[in-house]
Parts: sequence; structure tokens; C-alpha cells
Amino acid sequence: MGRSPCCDESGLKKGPWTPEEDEKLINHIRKHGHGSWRALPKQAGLNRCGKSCRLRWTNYLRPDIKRGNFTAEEEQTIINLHSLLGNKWSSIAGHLPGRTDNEIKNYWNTHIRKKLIQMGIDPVTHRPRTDHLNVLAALPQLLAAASFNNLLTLNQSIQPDATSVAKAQWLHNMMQVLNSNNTSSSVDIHHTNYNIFGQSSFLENRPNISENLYDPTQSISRIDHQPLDSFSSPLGVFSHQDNEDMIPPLISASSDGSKQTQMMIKNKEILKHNEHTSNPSSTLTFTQDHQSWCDIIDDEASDSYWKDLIEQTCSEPWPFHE
DNA sequence: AAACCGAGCAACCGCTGTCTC
DNA sequence: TGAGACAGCGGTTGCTCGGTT
Repeated sequence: MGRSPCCDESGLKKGPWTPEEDEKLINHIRKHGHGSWRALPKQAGLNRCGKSCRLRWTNYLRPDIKRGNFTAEEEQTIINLHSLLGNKWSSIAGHLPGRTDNEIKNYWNTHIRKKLIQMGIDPVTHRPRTDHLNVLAALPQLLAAASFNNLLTLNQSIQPDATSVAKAQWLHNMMQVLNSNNTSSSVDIHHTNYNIFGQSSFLENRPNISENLYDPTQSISRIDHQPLDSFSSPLGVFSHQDNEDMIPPLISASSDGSKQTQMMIKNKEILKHNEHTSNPSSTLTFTQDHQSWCDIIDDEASDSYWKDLIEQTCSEPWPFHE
């Protein structure tokens, strides 16, 4: 495989494009199409390499490019898709009409990534970070997470009391820490019945927050407003009175039906739905066609944690029909 | 007003995958 | 089948601009 020699040629201009160069490029592509990018600069009278022309066109001059800030919906879509596809910016861009891979990549690195980190979520794995063992220090991050989630669910008719949820989660975790001071805080997923969302650090015990961040159809409003000594998780209501000696984890994650898996499944449904409707900008809804989205996701998902889950899920009976 | 700093983003670099001969 | 040519992709760089001191 030889490397492209086009940019090795000397004497070609680099750096920012001038309006004159833009005009030349636009006029040429309007008249003749881009054809071979390598040949284009000469034909268009540009002292640039073909690669530079292609980049300028696809990232800036293309007429269908959408300008302006990303909407909350677009941001949510990017997060969902990134959780499934990783840094496959061009694939993600394919689901966001008018947005370029470069733009999405920049937006991820400058905005979303920071938000996720502040929320205690690893932007690479989309799992809670394990370096937040200081329970108290993590509270502001959870609150930030809750606030961010509110932002993402602006179109939901019912707004949650995120602060109450955060406080409840924090209290729960405090009690868990106090009750488990003789146990390791690390998680051994091979020898426990809980996944990382259900064990250990404060942020890992925030299923409602993390789940709803990724799942645009599940509003945090599912959580009833309750006193701090009793609150619900998607899997049930937790109360101090349940067990004074051993606080149960807020979420269990048996291999056959973790909330994490459900979350991932719904994300994949969104992806599949968008592809099948050929309308990526359509409202994110779910379909019930289990096998077909598995087929599609198999093509796009990376060799990651998600892929393992996908394979596992696709090999099992569909458990989530409503 | 000037210097400094950080965020944002356009553009480049270099690698990979695919096609063709 | 292997090598070269090319397009595309993801990571990185460096410039610009706005805010702060």
C-alpha cells in the first residue's frame, strides 16, 4: 500500500483558504463535479493538493452543510452513537445530516467529552469512571450530571427534581461506604452479581442519571419524588428499612438483563430505526425488530465492550418487547 | 492598553482500506 | 498476487479570538 504522494509535492500552498480559492473550488465543482481530487487542483487553477481541496469542500464549502450550534437532540444523538461506535466520526456524521465528521469530532473533544468527564463518565467507555472513590468529592459531579440530564430532556413534559435524586443517591452511597469499610471498593465483575453500575463508588450507584443520559426515551421523570430516605430506581424502590446491615445495590446486573444491556439495546434500536427510515433527523423512536438491528449494528460496532454485549444480546431471546 | 491564557475550530498529517492494473 | 494510486478517516497541530489579569 503506497502512501499518497500528493501532499509531498513542494510548492503547493498550505494553510487557510482565501475567498478567491474558495470561489475557484466552488465554481469548478459546480460545473464539473469533483471527479478525481488529485486532478482537480490543476483543472480548477488552484495551487493546492487534492487532499486539501477535498477537505475544504467536504468540511466547509459543501452546500448542504448545516451551520450553527448543535442542538440538544444532536448532542444526545452523538453521545448515543459514540457509545456504540466509538470514534467513528464519519459513521456518526452519517446519522447527522449536514454535520461533518470533523465538526462532530471537534464538538466532541471541546464540549461533550468535557461534560462527560465532569459527570464522572469515562468518555471512551461511557462507563462511570472508577477513580471517583471519594464519595464527597463526587457529589458536585453528580449534580452536574443531573443538571446536564435535565438539559438533555428539555423536551420532556415532566421535569425531574434532579437535585433530590442526587441527594438520595449520595446518602445511599454514604451509607454503603460506612457499611462496607472492611471490603474492597474495587469491583470484581467475575465474582459478583452486580455490574459496575451497581457497586462501589458513588457515581457507579447512579443508574438513573447515567441511564437517562444515554436513553432519550427514558426520562428521569420516571423517578417519583420521594423523601430522601426512600427513593426508587428503575428496578424498584429502595428504603433504609430494607436492610440495616447491608445496603443493597441500586441496580443489579445479572447477565441476562442488566439495565446496561437494555440501555444499549435501545440505543441500537434508535440507530437501526434511523437507518431504515433513511431519515436520520427523524424523531428517535424504537422499533421492535430485534434481529435486523443486530445485523446492522454488527457491521458498525467496534471490537469493544459493546460488541461483546451486542453479540451476547443477539444470541439470546429478545427479552424487551413491551 | 497590553500581555497572557484557554477554548474553539479549520486544516494538516499520516495511516488504512479499496481499487486497478 | 502484489504493488501503486487514490480516497477517506482519525488524530493532531496551530491559528484566531474572546476573556481575564
